[in-house]
Amino acid sequence: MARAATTTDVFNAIAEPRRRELVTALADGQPRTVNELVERLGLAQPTVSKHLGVLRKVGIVSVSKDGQHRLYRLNGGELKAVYDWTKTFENFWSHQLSRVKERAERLAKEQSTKKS
Amino acid sequence: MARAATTTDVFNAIAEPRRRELVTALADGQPRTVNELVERLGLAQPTVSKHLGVLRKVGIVSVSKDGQHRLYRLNGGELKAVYDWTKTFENFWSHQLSRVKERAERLAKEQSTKKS
DNA sequence: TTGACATATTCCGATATGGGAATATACTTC
DNA sequence: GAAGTATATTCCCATATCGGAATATGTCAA
Repeated sequence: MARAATTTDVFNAIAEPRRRELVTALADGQPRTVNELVERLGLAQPTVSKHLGVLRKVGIVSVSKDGQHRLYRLNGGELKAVYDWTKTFENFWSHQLSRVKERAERLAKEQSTKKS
Repeated sequence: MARAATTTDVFNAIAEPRRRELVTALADGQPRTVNELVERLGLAQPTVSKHLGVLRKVGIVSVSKDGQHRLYRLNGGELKAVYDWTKTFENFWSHQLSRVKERAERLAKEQSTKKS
């Protein structure tokens, strides 16, 4: 088995930095044209189209036709899965470092209590 | 150019589901042995060692020797980067859907105001 | 030392990537 | 319909992957 397809997952899709830039460029909720994104990121048009294709397949962006343009719009809700997963580890950074150790020690004590 | 190395980035490192499972298995802050993780995830030992290697290179986990065992411990703070990035898009899901449209429309109005 | 256990590393093969170049498709305007 | 613009698709290549199998390394215990 090789590496999972970039279109498998939101996690895989946003692993690529240019794709993250694209998402960021759409962060204000306003739809953008492929060419606008090309200029914004300074990449070749086919490159942008391909990256948008990945984001589209995963559902992070959606397209609508507007004459000879395509309007790409961010579907930010798809990123919630990643947010939720990382939020699980919030205690590792939010309540000072000591808090992490504290928690680990408390859990360790609970463990040994159960055992005895 | 091919796909970026999994060890390039936290984003790349956590794109792989087994790696996310490993991180989750260490979420309580307690260090674990490779074998404990092998049993926990039901994967082959070399597979686990390799995945842990990736997580280690990126800094998500750290190791310490304990006799013939290695204790892997989560370095959850490394996930903050991902958390922070996704948090940027919070408005897409936290304040009802309507809020997103509202925001987009408001920004659009500001734009057209500037233009006129 | 020998053997058992814990972990890491190497080699392999099938697979998907991302960029560049070229080309196809589609719409618009003349 | 022809030319021009916007976007998507295809082909190619160098590269890195993940898992499996085999093996290496390191540590403990007798």
